Amino acid sequence: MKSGGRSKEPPVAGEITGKRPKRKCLQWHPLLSKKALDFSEEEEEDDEEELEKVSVQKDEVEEDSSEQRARRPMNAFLLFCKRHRSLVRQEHPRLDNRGATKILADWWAVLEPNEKQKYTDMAKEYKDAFMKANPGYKWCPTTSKPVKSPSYQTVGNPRKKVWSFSCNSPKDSTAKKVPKTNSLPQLNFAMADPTKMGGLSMLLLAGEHALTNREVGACHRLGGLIKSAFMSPQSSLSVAPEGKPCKQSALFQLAEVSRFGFCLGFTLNPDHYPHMHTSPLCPPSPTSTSTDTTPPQQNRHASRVKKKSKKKEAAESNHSEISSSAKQVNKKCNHSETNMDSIFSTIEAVASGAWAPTDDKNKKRMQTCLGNLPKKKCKTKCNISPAKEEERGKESHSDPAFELNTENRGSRKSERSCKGALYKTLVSEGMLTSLRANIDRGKKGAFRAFDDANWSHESWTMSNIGPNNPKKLKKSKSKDDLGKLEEEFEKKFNSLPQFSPVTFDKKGIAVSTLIKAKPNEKVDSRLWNIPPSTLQSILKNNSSKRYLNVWRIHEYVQAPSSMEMLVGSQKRKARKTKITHLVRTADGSVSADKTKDLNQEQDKKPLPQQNLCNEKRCYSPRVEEADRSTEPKELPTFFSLAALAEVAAMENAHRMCNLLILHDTPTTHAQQWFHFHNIPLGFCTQRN
DNA sequence: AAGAATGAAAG
DNA sequence: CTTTCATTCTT
Repeated sequence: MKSGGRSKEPPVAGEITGKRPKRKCLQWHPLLSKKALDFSEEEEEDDEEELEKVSVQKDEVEEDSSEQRARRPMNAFLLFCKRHRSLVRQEHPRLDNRGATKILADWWAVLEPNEKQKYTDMAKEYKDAFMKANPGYKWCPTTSKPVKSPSYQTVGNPRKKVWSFSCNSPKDSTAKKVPKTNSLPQLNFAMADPTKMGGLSMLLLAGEHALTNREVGACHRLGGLIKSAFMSPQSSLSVAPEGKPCKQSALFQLAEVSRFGFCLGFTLNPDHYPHMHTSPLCPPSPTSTSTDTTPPQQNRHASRVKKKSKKKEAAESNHSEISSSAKQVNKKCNHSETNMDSIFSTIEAVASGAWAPTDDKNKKRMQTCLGNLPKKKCKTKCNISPAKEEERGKESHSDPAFELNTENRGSRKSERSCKGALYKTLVSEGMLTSLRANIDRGKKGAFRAFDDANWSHESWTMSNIGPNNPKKLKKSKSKDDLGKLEEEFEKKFNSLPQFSPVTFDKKGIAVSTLIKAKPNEKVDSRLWNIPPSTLQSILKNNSSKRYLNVWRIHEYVQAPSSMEMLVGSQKRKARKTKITHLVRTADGSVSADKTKDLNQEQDKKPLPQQNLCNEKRCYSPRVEEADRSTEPKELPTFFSLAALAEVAAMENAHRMCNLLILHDTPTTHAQQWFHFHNIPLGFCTQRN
């Protein structure tokens, strides 16, 4: 069904539409512009030359779209996100990623310029380095490229996804000069030819050897692979046998690969190595499932041409739970990997600090977990029969037994969730920063657990080459340099300040005043009484910041009813600079440190008004729902609706009051609100 | 593949 | 002004 592909347009039309061809982009890495970062390099000269040459050419060649394009450098905010997302997720385990992003945005918004400085600086540096490495780089590739190389149009055949890990970096466009443009030095893993994979496959196979403990062993292998990639002479393996060596590129690829968990399919599925030549990540299955299952890593590297029609956004406003659940039922089970699942559970256990590999008891526990896994949706065998697969697909995903550490990590039931966990905890930066966060904050010995497992150590040092591991990377000189570069970069990134959530809570409250909008701004007072849903639709068609401000107040003041309206997209509708985020304050109080306490308090005595501004409602209605289901906070039955409404009104008034009080001069909006609700402004002064 | 955010760059 | 696309990863 997904065979439609990458674009909403029919495949045929796809090529003719003026749309920019989908491009494969690889994350640009400062490694690729060592010069720019003024790191020392000696024997890299040629590479450098090559580099410049190529980048120049790149413009002219301009190339078939199959050519990968360097990805944009991250801006300050993105760096910030990258650095803090794990923190957010840690604080709000049940929050989905979007919610996390929102929070991150809020955090970012309250940071002061000087606090952002490090990030903006690095972003700039990052960008400068990038531009140096990619002179003439265009943010938006020229749209005038009618030429569509079929090579990247793998759409028609999802099964053979092309992992075009060519000598990717833009500079590698030298590869184009090589006769075989079409058979570019790309690594097509789907059709991987061991001979072509050369050293890489050797590497992978090398990692295969024999570690008895499968889970830990797999981890070892991963680490070992990465390590050997940097240490062994083989690591200079060239992906493009004939073309330019691209040694660096190969290394880079491997780094990328390991970084994004690309290799996991191999390393964690030794059982399927035999099939590697056909489909390393997922042995072909007779069912359709194998055709469109896409490893997350693939997603990462897949080009992201996002044709987003904004029109669509209106239509999509309500994602019905029904359809989503239906989707879940229909969801095909990935050829997931047993070992992977084992890792998942291990991760879960470790993340909760409950597992220490040396502890027999915990080993047992892990085994238990593993024993349970087969029943869950998450675990699927690669070689599982189609029938079973289907059966599994229908399986309820709400098996409580599977929820390993719901409290700590949120409910991870679905396979996808597991993969998400894998991302977060295992491969991606998320894990590293998360662990780091744990260290920084002196929290539970998650890291120690990982370290004991002797896994994270390797992967950690992989991206974070610690000074304590001098021996690493000693092999080849270039590798050494690369290691240094990597180290430098990682260091830089990791040295970016990581703000504690508490910081933002305080800040948030400090600025939890409401609007920056001009005091004299006119607002149609009728808006105040418009049902949120209506207002929402109005706002959707009106990007005026004025309305947005109204919206914000609505959202804040009318918390109880705002839940349903939060369903829709809350995409930015006005310049963020014009809006001060309304930060959660459970009761509108100004106290800074109360945030945490309030939550606890809430648990103790769930008074109605305390539900009015549940922290979570600000971010995700879904979450809210989840909370309700797990811990139903039922209202006392003796509260009539009228009484509740009254309470709510007063609550709102109080909160509105706070807002007024926090301002030297009451905002027009607030005044209007009071006026509309026939509440004398004196109410505030009295109260104070 | 959409989406949640900010921001740089380009159309 | 509007679009695109960098980040993450869940749905």
